[in-house]
Amino acid sequence: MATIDDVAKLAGVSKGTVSSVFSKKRPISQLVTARVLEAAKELGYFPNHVARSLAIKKTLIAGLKMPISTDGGMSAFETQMMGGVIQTCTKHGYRVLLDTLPEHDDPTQFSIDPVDGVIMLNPRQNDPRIERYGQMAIPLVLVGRPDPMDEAVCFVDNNNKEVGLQVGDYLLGIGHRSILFLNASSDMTVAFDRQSGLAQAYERHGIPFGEAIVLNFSRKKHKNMANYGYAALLETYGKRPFSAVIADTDRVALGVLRAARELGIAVPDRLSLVALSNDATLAQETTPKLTTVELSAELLGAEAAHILIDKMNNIEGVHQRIVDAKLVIRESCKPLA
Amino acid sequence: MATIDDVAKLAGVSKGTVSSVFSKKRPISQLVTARVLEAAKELGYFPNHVARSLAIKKTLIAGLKMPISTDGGMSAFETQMMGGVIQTCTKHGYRVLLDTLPEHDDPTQFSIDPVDGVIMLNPRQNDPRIERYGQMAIPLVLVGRPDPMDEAVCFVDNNNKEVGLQVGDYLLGIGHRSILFLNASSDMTVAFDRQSGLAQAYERHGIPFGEAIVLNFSRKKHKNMANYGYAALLETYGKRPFSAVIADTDRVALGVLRAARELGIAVPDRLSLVALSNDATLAQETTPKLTTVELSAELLGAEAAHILIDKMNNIEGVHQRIVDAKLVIRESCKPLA
DNA sequence: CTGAAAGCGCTTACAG
DNA sequence: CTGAAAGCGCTTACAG
Repeated sequence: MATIDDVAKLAGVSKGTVSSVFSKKRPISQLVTARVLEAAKELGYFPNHVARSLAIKKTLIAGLKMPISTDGGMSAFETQMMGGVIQTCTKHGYRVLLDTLPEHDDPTQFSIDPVDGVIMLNPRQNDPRIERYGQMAIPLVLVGRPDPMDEAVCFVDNNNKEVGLQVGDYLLGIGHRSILFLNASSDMTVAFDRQSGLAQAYERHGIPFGEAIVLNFSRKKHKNMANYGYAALLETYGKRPFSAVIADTDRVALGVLRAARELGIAVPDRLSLVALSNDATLAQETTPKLTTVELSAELLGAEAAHILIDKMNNIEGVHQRIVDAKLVIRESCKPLA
Repeated sequence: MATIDDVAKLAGVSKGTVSSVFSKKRPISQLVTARVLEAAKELGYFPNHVARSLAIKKTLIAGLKMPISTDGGMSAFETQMMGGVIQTCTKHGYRVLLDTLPEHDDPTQFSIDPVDGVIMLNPRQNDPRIERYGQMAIPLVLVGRPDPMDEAVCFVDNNNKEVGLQVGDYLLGIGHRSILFLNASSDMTVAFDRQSGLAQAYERHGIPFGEAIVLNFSRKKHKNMANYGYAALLETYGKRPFSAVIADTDRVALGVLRAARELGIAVPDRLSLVALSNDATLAQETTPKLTTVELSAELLGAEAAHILIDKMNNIEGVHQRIVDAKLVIRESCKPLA
């Protein structure tokens, strides 16, 4: 590959001048510009991003850390939130470097990534990476709250407790008492927050939370989300009473729907169903259409990117953001007679 | 941030030695290693990826160019194929830098990305980028065949003509004559290839291809894939006769299914449906379960990554790969009485 | 408007 | 096993 030196030589100018022609950081005369551009074209020269990054100490790349399981799948939530990140970064001139867990734990292997900042999805409990980015002085924004909560770190999250409360309030309000809650994996803050919201709804309605049945997704037990919903309904139905189901995602709801059809349970006539959803278009293609909670994954990603971009440019401001999820009532719930 | 110089000074060694401790490229005594590591820890030193990349002329990053529309959505196919790329790259020590179209067309703005190679999804007709990567001497692998076909470029693709042929053969073989083909957008090579395969099936069965009705997805007309299927069925049914539908993706099939329910058309009794699918789990959650074509998007991505990794390491070998799609028969088709 | 030179933080022959 | 020095390909004050 031709370098800036080659071009400078061929055009008969200094490399500072060539640099300026491409970066436009200082004015270069038309004549010289033309000569440089021609030389560049002749040599097939393109500026080297890496060298430039080293010199200016910026890469214009944002890192995105996803907890992608080795089996490769990515949920609709992850996909959409990634879409939000990419779109916002692109709009502001940043690229996105994707990374998946787990990082090796050999401290010798760490290096400062070629990024100006990092967005990290679903931090673990006491995630050591949070502190490490601090040490490296790399701006960090979480998607999902830190656990334990730490006001000093930037993050975006849904109001998950509110989600649990709202859905519970809705179902209890139309007469249900016994609800099967197919919750997320128990080690996630979302699962904890939503369950405590649901408990609060029960309390508010003066019903013991013991009336609810809470299950958790487990990667070991369930081969995928739809399967989780399907199996959970088959295993629980008849053994314990419930008249409504809250499904963690719409894939889970799809499984519930299929199991209900096989069991001959009409939804919503004999069983109400709400999905803490992540795929608005999918929810409208089922029969009945699903009552869901709009999590706004894409917005979450976009907000995270905005905050990160501010931080990378040393712009002060609010560096935390709760995106309100809201209940979208469609056809899958009915008052309990 | 501390640099290698700081560490060298504090540990009382040369920076070459510090470098070797971290890279392990030449042996360093235990004693010195310990001293260096301690100094590094004290200073909070982490090697700088960018500087290293410049020195070794490698970034260990693969670029992934996705044609993501500005409205942000990513199809299941794209998601899965991305998953395949990421997984394979990660396994081989590469990171993935994501990029979306369109690139600006100001030649002054191009720079050599900080990548060792590029995977590009859905190249356009006569895509100028193909040549440009050639100039830059950056290894390139396409997902989707080049248009026009060019044996010199590396790519992975489904055997799309075969897909059309196989599905057509299946439907015509069980007695259908008139098929509604809800094809992809007309400017895509997949759409062209699949349609010509379907035409060949008609020919093979001695039925004029005019009996088929071919529609194309259009970003302007349809707000999403499910909507395309839904609207297409509503608009076409009754006006022109057909007893089977081939839907471009399972989202399209979902829309068809919903429209059929609304029209009171039983699937598969009165209408057969096959999806050129991209989401195997989804297809199993509908009623009836969808007969689909397994495109193996993830495998396609993984294969592209493998080829790219070979090229980046100058390994000779086959640099083209057709991934066979195969028909998975479930419950959504029935012989025409 | 342009040039000469130092610097960004690493790696790697070369020498010992 | 370790050091001194040149080099990777840019940018950027400083000087004119």
